[in-house]
Amino acid sequence: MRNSRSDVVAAALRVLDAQGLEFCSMRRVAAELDVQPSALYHHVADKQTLLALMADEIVGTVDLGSEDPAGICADLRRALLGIRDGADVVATASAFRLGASAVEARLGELLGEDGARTLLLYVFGHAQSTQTQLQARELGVLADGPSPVELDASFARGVGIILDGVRAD
Amino acid sequence: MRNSRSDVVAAALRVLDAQGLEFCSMRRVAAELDVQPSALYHHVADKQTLLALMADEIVGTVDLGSEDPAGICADLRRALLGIRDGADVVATASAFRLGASAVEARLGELLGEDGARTLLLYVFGHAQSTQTQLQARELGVLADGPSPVELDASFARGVGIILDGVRAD
DNA sequence: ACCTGAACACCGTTCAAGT
DNA sequence: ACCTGAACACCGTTCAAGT
Repeated sequence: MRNSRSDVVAAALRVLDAQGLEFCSMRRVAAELDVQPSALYHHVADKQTLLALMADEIVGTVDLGSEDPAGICADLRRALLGIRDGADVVATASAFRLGASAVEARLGELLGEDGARTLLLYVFGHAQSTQTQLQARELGVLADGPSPVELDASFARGVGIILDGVRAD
Repeated sequence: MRNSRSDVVAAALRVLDAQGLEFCSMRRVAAELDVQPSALYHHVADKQTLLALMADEIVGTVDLGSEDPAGICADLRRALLGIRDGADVVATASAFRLGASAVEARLGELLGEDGARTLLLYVFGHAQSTQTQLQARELGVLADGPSPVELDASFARGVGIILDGVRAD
């Protein structure tokens, strides 16, 4: 046995973190494993499937034991920001498997379906925008804009607004 | 004068609506204009710039005169859903030019910055997810899931939750 | 100013064939 | 079961040259 499916996913996550989603091609993942591109298709149906598996891996670290929705959101955000372009990968992949995630189910128990959905969409959107901005800053494309600390605070305020709204229902 | 910049943007929007974002390549936009791919670069710096111009066109139809945030959100959603993959195009493009949009400014006047940002991220996220689901259903990939009417209602409830939260602040 | 033609360095995916 | 090698049908972008 040479490479397994999880070897492929792990390699893809390394390429993602090192090069970004734009350059996370099947060909580069194959190169990371010292293998021909066509070899990947023995482990994975197509690129979309691979991205979904990567998303599962990224979100899998979120602690669902907590009773505190704000805490779960913060942890989800940590997971999304923990790898380059992680928010993009997860947001795109989870748009397909609507409501299939354990995080959504857990938030649904705590807040109801509408609240959970609203909150999740906000967390993805904010994380995506945060990641884009931090990247633009690193590249020197963007000089101004909110600092990381301000982005953390703005995230927390947004979550607070939504949770207040859920309770006002 | 043969083609202008707005001819290029208009052609790109036609290709987008007919084929979707995945197939909205520079080469296909060029073909739509009966022109070589390289000719586009006389009008537009690169594909990203073209996508931003398309996003401006899509959002440009939103009525900002209203005093009602929920109405503006509904109108923005209408604009995003009015063209194939419109939500994706606008969400991606507007992540770059953070806060640069007139819609965000208008919502900011009515609700404050945090509320505006929270609401906008939700509208983009919900529209993106709606568009993905409706497309999957059309392709027969997805049989179950919420109907268009239920999606409209879920959108309105989410907006309501956020507006309640803003007021509870 | 606007466009052509040709080229460069890439993609995702398939498929027969090897071990 | 896992991989190679070669191919197919694409990409975005650049650049000299034409009108």
